[in-house]
Order: sequence, then structure tokens, then C-alpha cells
Amino acid sequence: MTLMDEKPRPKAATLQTIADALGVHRSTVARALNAEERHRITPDVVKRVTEEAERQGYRRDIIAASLRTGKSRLVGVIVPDLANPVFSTILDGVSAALTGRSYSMLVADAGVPLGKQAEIVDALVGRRVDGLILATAMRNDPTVSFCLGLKVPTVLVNRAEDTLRASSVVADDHRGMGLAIAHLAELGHRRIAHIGGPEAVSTGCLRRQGFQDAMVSAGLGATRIVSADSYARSAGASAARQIFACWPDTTAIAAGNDLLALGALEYMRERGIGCPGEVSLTGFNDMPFIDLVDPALTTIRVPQHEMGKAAADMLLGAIEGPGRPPELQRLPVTLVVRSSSCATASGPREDRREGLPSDLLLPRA
Amino acid sequence: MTLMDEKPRPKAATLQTIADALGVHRSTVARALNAEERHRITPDVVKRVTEEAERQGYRRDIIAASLRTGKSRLVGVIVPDLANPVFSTILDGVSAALTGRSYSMLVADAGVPLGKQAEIVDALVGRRVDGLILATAMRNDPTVSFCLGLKVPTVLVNRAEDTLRASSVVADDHRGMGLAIAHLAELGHRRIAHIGGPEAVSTGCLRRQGFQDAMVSAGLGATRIVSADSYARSAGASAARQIFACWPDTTAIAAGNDLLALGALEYMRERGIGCPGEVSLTGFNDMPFIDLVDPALTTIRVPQHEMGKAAADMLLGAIEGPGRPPELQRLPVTLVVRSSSCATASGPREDRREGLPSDLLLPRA
DNA sequence: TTGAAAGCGGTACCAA
DNA sequence: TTGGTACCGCTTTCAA
Repeated sequence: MTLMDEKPRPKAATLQTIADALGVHRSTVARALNAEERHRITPDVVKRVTEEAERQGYRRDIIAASLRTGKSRLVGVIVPDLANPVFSTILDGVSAALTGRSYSMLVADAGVPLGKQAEIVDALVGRRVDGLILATAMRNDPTVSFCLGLKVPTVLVNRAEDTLRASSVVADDHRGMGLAIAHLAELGHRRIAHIGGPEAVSTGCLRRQGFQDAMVSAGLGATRIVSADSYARSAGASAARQIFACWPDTTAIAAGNDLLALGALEYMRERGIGCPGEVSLTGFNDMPFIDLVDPALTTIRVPQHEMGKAAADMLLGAIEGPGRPPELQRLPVTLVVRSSSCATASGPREDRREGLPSDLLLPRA
Repeated sequence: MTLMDEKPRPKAATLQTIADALGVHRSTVARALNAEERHRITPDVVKRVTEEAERQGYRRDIIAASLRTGKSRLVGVIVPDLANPVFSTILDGVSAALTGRSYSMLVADAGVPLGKQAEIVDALVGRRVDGLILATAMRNDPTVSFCLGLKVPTVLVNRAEDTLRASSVVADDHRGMGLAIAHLAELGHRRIAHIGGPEAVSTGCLRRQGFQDAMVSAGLGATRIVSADSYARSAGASAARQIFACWPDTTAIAAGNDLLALGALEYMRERGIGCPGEVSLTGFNDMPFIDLVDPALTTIRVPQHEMGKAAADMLLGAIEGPGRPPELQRLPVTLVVRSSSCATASGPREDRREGLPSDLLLPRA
């Protein structure tokens, strides 16, 4: 009984406990257990160490190693909203890139007000993350300044700043909105309105710019714009209300993202405005399951998973080979035509499927 | 020039650098900066230390602290699929519970085959996580044995084991399926089929059990069961195909989760089988945006966010007050009636398709 | 109230 | 090839 009491816990295995059991020095054990160093050790010693380590259930303490080396092999990811499938898909991409590279992912939800951003970055940096991925950036973001000042390798994803201070991976927002407008114009629409996303983030700004430019080059007026203050369904609904109040003869709406489009759809349904019969609608993002809504939403596909993966790859590059200049990667987007857009009652232009890039010609889902 | 070379980098602030600047000992600095110890220090010293720390931009090194204390204030969360909104919502709940408690969340995606589970746990444990939340558990899961053997506080969420070896937070799956069947029976359906989830996970098993029990107590036969081998749309579609091949007169399908229901819906649409006109359909989970599909899915609402939050709370409890027995928390579910279920067209007991050879019944369109 | 010192468990460099 | 040792930055006990 007392014997058991004397050894109540086996004590976690460390290099020292293995060294003690084998009568060698712990630095020898360390080398035998390190693939890079193993070759300088007698095979027999390596074998004995390996076996003893196995027997004791030894696992290298990454914390201790991090303290010494100054590298944590930890990446912090900050998203504005974990529950938004767009961001969890990006996260999935990040995870895919990190997997097998022995990096782990610390995830933080900045929350809607984004107010706690600084605290969160602080917590992550305090954990000595080797790098940071921000999916929350505003066009001129103090948080980015903060990270840059800390000299933590930082990559922005999905949303970029106006100036390229930090490496960024984004979608081609400007062109994407251009595709949507070209599509609607080809269907014969001329009185097209835009529900813009928040002006403070790049996606809101660039997609609105894309709307204006595309309208102008199609010879149409780009005045029917209402900007939402957040990417939320409710904001989309109230923007739609404003649009129909100001310009009742609108025949198509290009929304700044899928959520805004969903809100517009709700408003239209409530008001008995048929979609696409009376008003065509397009979204942006092609978020998961958006193909299932009624009517299936015509939208711009953004490669969220790939964006996350690319951002992580870029970050690991910056971590492992520091000192390179910021880099911008703009991923291509495609138009996905579904059922929420159709020709105007007056009919599409006769050449409606000519002269368009092939990615506009996707079959309807 | 040489002067600059001599001080190339300002060097990160540590307790020592602050102590040096102030001419005090670093343990004094440590105490001044620690809210628990501050009271034993002269207010003037506290003030000077605080200011100097601020000036140098000091941030406590959690890694070093962890090494010393053996507590990382890190929680590992393993999910089967980050891109699945059900799990990202659970994650959101976990995050909410951790926020402000100075715990951070290490997220790992186990991937579909779940094969790398052991590796992932290994990596997380190597990082000295204080506890683990598993959303991946099978009914008898070697990974859980592994965690338990490691004596790492572990909480299962969403899916539990058959025996209560680890604390678990789940939804009331059995009762949920009972609600769905009661709803369909009330609408007059009698020939109800079930698309079961994987037998190896508790949700699949319990919901199927719930189906059988509810059918029996409604005086109906519980033989129309096809089990899918994964919770995927494609699996739902092929299960639906089997159902209509074996039992063409089926008037309602209760699916094991929303994704399976979606798959069934796709199959039915493809085959021209009207929903809910010809066949009613129910899902399970009420995942985000599932209310937008056409037809809006009648389903069982599972409080995913709350489950995540409860699991995190339970885990923190176990971490901070160890040694308590495993606990099971079963959260209530509710029926959400939408448009994918409706009363049978021709009354409860009639079978307008009876007597026809099944090969004629298949192409309903 | 403050100082001194011993670690936590690795890593990495120098010596033998 | 192996041993010895000095840290990494913080916590914590013991003295002063």
C-alpha cells in the first residue's frame, strides 16, 4: 500500500527521465530523437533511446521548444464571424494548407463590432504566433498597423487595405461585379440598381466601383446605388426598400454579396415583387448552399477555400523566408448563372450570348 | 554608423529589460505586473514598473509562463469538417464561452476519413492544451480512449459515446426524431421512410432508434430504413434512390440530418417527385440558411451555438476543478415546421398508387 | 517589501 | 559520437 503511495504518479516523460533510465546525457537523448541530428549518434543508442521514449510515452514539449527557439509554429487567424459560412470555408482552406506542415491554427472571432480586435491581436501575439491571417481588414485598418508595428508576419485575406502594406489574398471583386452587370445587361436590363456593401471594407468599395465602371461602359447610368452598413440580411432588405422607393422602375438589382441579396429577396417576396419575373437579382460570393434558395441565386463565385489556402501558403512563405515585400494575390472569380436572373419583359438583346467570355456561359443550375 | 550597428534591434521587452531600466529586480517587476501580487508592492514601484512596461511595449510571454506553470490556457477543438456550418456554429459557441476568460482556441479539422485523428490529438497534446473538445466522436472511439489515457480533460460535443467515459454535450436526438415522426403522422403519413446517418456515430444511431420507436408507438411499421454511410448530400441522394426503388409508395421521408434531406430533395427534383406535394420531407439540425431552400425544410432545431458554449463551459469547469465524474448534458430540441411537409393529398390511409407495378411507379414526373 | 535563485523542458554551442 | 552547459522568459519559494 505504502509502496503505491510512494509512486502516486508516473511523472511525465522528459528528455531527462529517458536519459536517467538509460544512463546517458539528455542532450544525447535529444539528438537521438531529432531526425536532423540522429545521424551523428550510434545506431544502437538511437534504438535504445527510441524504445525507452516509446515505453515512457514521451512527447516532445512544443512549449519548451518554442521558448528556446522563439518559433511557435502557431498561426493566428482572426475572422469577423465564425458562424458565417464564407469565413468558415476560408478557415477550412487555411487549415488545409497548415495540415502536415506541423503548424497549428489559433482561431479568434473578432465579433461584429470588431471592437476587441486589438485585444485579440494582443492575446495572439502574446502567444507568440509566428504569423497572423486577418479576414477582418478595413481599407485602412489600425489593427494592420498594429501588427505591422509588431513585426509579426501578417497576411490579409478576402478583404485588403487600400495600400499594399501587408500581403493580401483577395478575389477579383471589381471584375466580378463587372461580370454580374454584363450578364444583366445582356439580358436586356438597363435600369439596374446596386446594393453596396460597407464602404469601409475593400469588397464593398471595389464591387461598387465595379458596378459603376461596368454600368458606364455599358452606356447605362450608375446612379441607383444604396450602400448597406453591414453585410447582413436585414441591411439588404432595407436597402431594397430604399431602392424601390427611389426608383420604382428598377428591373434588376446587383447586390454586394449573397447575404444582401437574400435580404433583398425577402423584401421583394414580402412586397409581392416577383423574382426573377419582375426584378432580376444577383449576389456575390456563391456561399455554401446559396444554390438552394428559391429562386436559386445567380451570383459570382469566389474561391473561398482557395483564398484561405493561398493566404496560409503566403504566410508560411513570409515566416520561413522573411524580408520579402508585400505581395497581392487576386484570385479569379466566375459568374454562376442560376434562376434569379432572366431577360426583361421587353426581351434580351438579340446578341445576348455573343462576345462574352466563356465563363459567362455556364449552364443554369 | 558603428553606433547604430551596435544597437540594431531594440530587443523585445521582458521582465529583465524593465528591471534593468528601473534598477529593480525582475521578480519585483513580475509582481508589480501581476494583479494577484501587486498588493505586496509599493504603489510607487508599481506605478513606475507599469509605466516602463508600457513604454517598452512589454507583453507577457505566455509561452514562458506556460512552461513554468504547466498550464497553457489553450483549448483544442477537433471538428470533422470546418466547412460544415453545423460545426462552425458549434465553434462559434465555443469561442463565445472562451472569450474574456483568457483562453484561446486551437482548431483542428480532422478531415473526412478521420484517419489522422491520433496525429491531431498528438499535436494538440504536444502543445500542452489544458483540455480538448471533440466534435468527432464515434460511439466507441479509440481517440477518446487515447485522450482519457493521457488524462487530458476532454468533452465530447454533438456526438457522444455509448458509454459515458467522457463528459458530453449533445442534443436530444432520440426525442427530436420522435417529434419529426409525430409531425408527419399527424399530417396523415403512414408509409414513412428514414434515411439514417452513419451507424457508428451517436446521432445516426439515436435518431434511427428514435424513428423506430416513434413509428412503433404510432402503430406504423418501421422497416423503411436506409442508412447512409456519411452525412453528405450525395449519400442522401443515393439513399433516396434506394428508398423509392424498394418502397415506391412512400409518402414521407425523415432524414437523419439536413444534408441528407438536401440530397434526397435533389434526387426527388431530378426525378420529378414533388416535395411536399407527393412526398413530405424532414431534416435534422436546422443548419444556417436551411430555411431558404425551396421548399423551406421542416426540421428539428438543434441548438448548435449553445451546445458549443455548454461544452466549453463544462470543459473549463473540468480544467479548473478536476476530478469530477463525467457528466452528460442533453440539450432540448424543437420541431420547426416549414414547407417541405404537408398533409397527404388523399387522406391518411389511402394509397392511390397501390397495385401498380413498381417499375411504373418510379418515373413519376 | 524586495532580492536571490531554482527551475519548467527543450535547443544549441563548445569541448572532449 | 557524446557530455556539459548556458540560456529562452516567467513563476515561485525562501531569505533578507
